[in-house]
Amino acid sequence: MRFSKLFGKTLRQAPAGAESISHRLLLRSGMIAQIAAGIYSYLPLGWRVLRKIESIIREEIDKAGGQELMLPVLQPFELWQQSGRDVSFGQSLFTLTDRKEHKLVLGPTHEEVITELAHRYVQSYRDLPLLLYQIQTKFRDEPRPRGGLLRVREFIMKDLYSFDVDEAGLDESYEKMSQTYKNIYARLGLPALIVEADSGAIGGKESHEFMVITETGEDEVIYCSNCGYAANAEKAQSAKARIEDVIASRSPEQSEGAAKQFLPLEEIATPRCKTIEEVASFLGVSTNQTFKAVFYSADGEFVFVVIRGDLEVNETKLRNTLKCSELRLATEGEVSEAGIVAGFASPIGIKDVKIVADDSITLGANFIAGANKAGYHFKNANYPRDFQVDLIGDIALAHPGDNCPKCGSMLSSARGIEVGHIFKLGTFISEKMEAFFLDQEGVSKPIVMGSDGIGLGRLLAAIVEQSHDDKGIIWPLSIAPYQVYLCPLYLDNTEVAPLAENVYQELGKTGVEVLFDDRDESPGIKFNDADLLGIPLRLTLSPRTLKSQSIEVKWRAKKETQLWPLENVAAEVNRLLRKKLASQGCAQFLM
RNA sequence: CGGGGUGUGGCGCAGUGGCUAGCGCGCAUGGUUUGGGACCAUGAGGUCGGAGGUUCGAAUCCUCUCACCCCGACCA
Repeated sequence: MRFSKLFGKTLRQAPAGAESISHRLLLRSGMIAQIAAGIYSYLPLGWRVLRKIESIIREEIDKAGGQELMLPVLQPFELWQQSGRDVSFGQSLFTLTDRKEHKLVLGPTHEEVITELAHRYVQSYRDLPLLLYQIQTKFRDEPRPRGGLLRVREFIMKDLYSFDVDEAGLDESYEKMSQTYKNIYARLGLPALIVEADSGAIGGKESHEFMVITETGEDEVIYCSNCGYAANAEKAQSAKARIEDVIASRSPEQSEGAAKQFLPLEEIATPRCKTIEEVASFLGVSTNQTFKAVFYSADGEFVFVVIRGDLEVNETKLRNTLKCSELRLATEGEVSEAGIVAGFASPIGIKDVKIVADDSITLGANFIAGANKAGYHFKNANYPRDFQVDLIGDIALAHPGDNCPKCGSMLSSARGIEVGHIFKLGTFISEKMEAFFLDQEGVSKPIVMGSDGIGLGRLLAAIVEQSHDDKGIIWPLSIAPYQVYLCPLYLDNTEVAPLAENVYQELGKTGVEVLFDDRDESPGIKFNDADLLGIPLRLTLSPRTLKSQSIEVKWRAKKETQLWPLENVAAEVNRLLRKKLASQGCAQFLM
């Protein structure tokens, strides 16, 4: 490709509003252009990168036995009503109405459509297992698009659906996809960390996300560098320390029976102490000796949440525990309407309110709790002696510094970009969509499904976030828009121009992808553009190199340059690139 | 949806009631240059996001509205 003919311009300054590194660099290098919030065009360079990413994904999935197909973007709204996800997806669904006043959905994902297909074509256990996938545009009306390609409303995604006869089959498909994803990231030169993820309210027993650790990531990953435990903060657990009650510790001989340690409930005045910190410091205890009360509205129902004072509520876990879809903090009005004295509340004596507790309330004894009366708290509150709860489980947020749930070491946290998600769906959707098969005994069973996704644009952005310097992008060879940046200087020189042209032609013949900077620009502009575009290998030809009948060779990622003989340079470069690609497990050339 | 911010040539910005709306980059033409974003000359390009209002006069003041960005909420 001749640079002079290339559509798209490099920009010296990034458009205002582009803040993340990938957004700035992709705009400046002319790879993408924004048309509206969260909606982008791919220009020729960016599109070449995307297509290379796509073909790597396709190759790896095909290798794992996936069959590619193409599902429609336009989907009948009824299909979504059937699965019930018209509600759970809610506002994020793009909907439209056709001329017959028929409601349609712009597909944000394709479980419904694919399961409808499975319903039609899968009748027997002999038809299973199946791995079906597509690479196609998805639409989600995100509340807030951000970060350039990192979070958008229209995006290209590889979505794969697995169909198995049972959980064991699902586990196998899941493991296969997990390995396939690892292969894909390896070929993309992207260090992706696999972490445990929340599987949402619609069931599904297991889910993992692949994260690229970087500052601009939207997700928080909690991990243990000792044993390798890693999870999305939404899902992460931590070992909650048992708090030995002060009094109990004075009488170790009683410690065998927890109930024996329970001291009588006692009301104490705590004037003006509304927060946990105020109460704890007023009474001279640490926050982990207290109960904290937090109030939510879950699908419209008022919920009283109790958790130990040193911990915080993880709303994702709470949502899953409650099996609700809409969850928000209750308003002051709703709290007082429920007859609760904010700041002095506890479940003790509270009636007709749904109470959810974190299991931390059992890890200790004789806590401080609200007396449900302004200005007073209880001493020696104990569960279940003093109150009952409707639900109890782990609903606490894990923090860096907490202990690892697996090995007890200290947990750390980092920010990450989610570049892939594998998900054991189970039978939730197949039951709703009536995708059943007959097993060997002739018994009708729902197909056990999995669903795995990779957002290609986000992947591209994550690679830039992860591989750049202050000059620009540094593309891995496997996905660079071009492999070689041929950079002749002084094109008006009678020797340089024809030799450069010749090298360009020869490289092309060997199948090397070349961006030929045939523009009459100064060296500074050419070098800076080469760096900005991030083409892996730069070949510079100038009167200076011609003095020794040579050409300068430089890797984008490295500082040093070397001079190669001009003779046979095309064959040598071709050999070098193929060797490098092969060492990365990728011998694919995009012609 | 809550909080904050920005809309002025392709991009970045200046311009707080008064002449024909400026500057840098980019673009076009000609010339001199050029190993890390050169220089000179000439030139093209703008209903100042939109609507309404105040005023002799509005990019500038007022009202409404739209778009975009950031933080939060949200994100099977």
